[in-house]
Amino acid sequence: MSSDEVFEAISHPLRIDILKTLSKKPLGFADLKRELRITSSGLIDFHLKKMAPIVERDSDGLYTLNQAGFAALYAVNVVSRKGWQRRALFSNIGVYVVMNVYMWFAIPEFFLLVLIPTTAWILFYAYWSIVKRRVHLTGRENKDAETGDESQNE
Amino acid sequence: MSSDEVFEAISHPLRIDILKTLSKKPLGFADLKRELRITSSGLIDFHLKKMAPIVERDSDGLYTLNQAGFAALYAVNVVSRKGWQRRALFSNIGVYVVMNVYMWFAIPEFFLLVLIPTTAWILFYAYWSIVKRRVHLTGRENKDAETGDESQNE
DNA sequence: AAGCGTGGTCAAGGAATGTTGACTTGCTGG
DNA sequence: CCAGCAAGTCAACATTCCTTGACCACGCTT
Repeated sequence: MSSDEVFEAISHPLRIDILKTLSKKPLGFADLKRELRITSSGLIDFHLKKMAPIVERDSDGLYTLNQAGFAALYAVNVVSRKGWQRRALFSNIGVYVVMNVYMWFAIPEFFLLVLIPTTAWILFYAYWSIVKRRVHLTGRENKDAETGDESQNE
Repeated sequence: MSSDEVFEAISHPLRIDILKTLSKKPLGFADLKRELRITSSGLIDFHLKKMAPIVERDSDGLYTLNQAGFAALYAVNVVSRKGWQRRALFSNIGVYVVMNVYMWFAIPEFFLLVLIPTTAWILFYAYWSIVKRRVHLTGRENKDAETGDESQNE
């Protein structure tokens, strides 16, 4: 399974629609047509065959995403906006602050015992996120990203 | 900037090579040809034009990735293997264990004051990772992933 | 001045993609 | 038994993709 096969499988607007639709629940052929408001059977057939690397049939014969399919869905969300990485960093910082404030009021004499390791962790995590994963803190690079698509997979 | 444009820009093996090469450093036309061991100028020209949504020229006229380009690179790594998500979860669990063992030996009488909030956090993080982000703990789904490609962007 | 490297553009042609619409097969209710 | 729906398959055709190879303009060097 090489990367370009997976991206080929989602490099068409209709195929991204199919990906998102199947990520909600497995569907049969006619249900998929109805859901996407498409009349041509051949069209669905063609694109489903193109998506072979990421779509399988389940035990009921319904079309469903395989692991690579969910990775692809995930990739679509990554490209749409890298928001959750930023949220993960912020939630880590939030936990760090709450934890240390909590310790300060609960047992101030041992405050440093918590502050030092948590600070080390948060510095490492911020370095990893910002430098290695190129997470931008402002989110301005996502200004023109797609909207109205709060996927459950993020 | 829609998702399928970005995926179209990386749905060919050579374009993924270009993406990875330009992620290391911006390059000129001839340098890019040399780096990829390609003799045909037209071929590079064709694929660079295909990659227009994710490739720009910098102030020196060199080809370089824009934000969408780095998101695409990131997506390539996501599809190749979702490993870092698992490592992030494991590193959080590691910090949780070390932190609590440390507290147990440092100030056992206040052990619970740390155990309770950190446990709440780790349970939330595990739920979020496993259920919402479909991270698999075993890593077996990556057995046939691409190898020999330790990107700096992971 | 002739040759070479850089940084491309462009046309041609075969291969692959995208779409339509006709056709098939199997099942089910009336 | 036959109409109608589900679940596709397939041929045909226009369009797009991919690759090759020829060509061009500019600057530098010998």
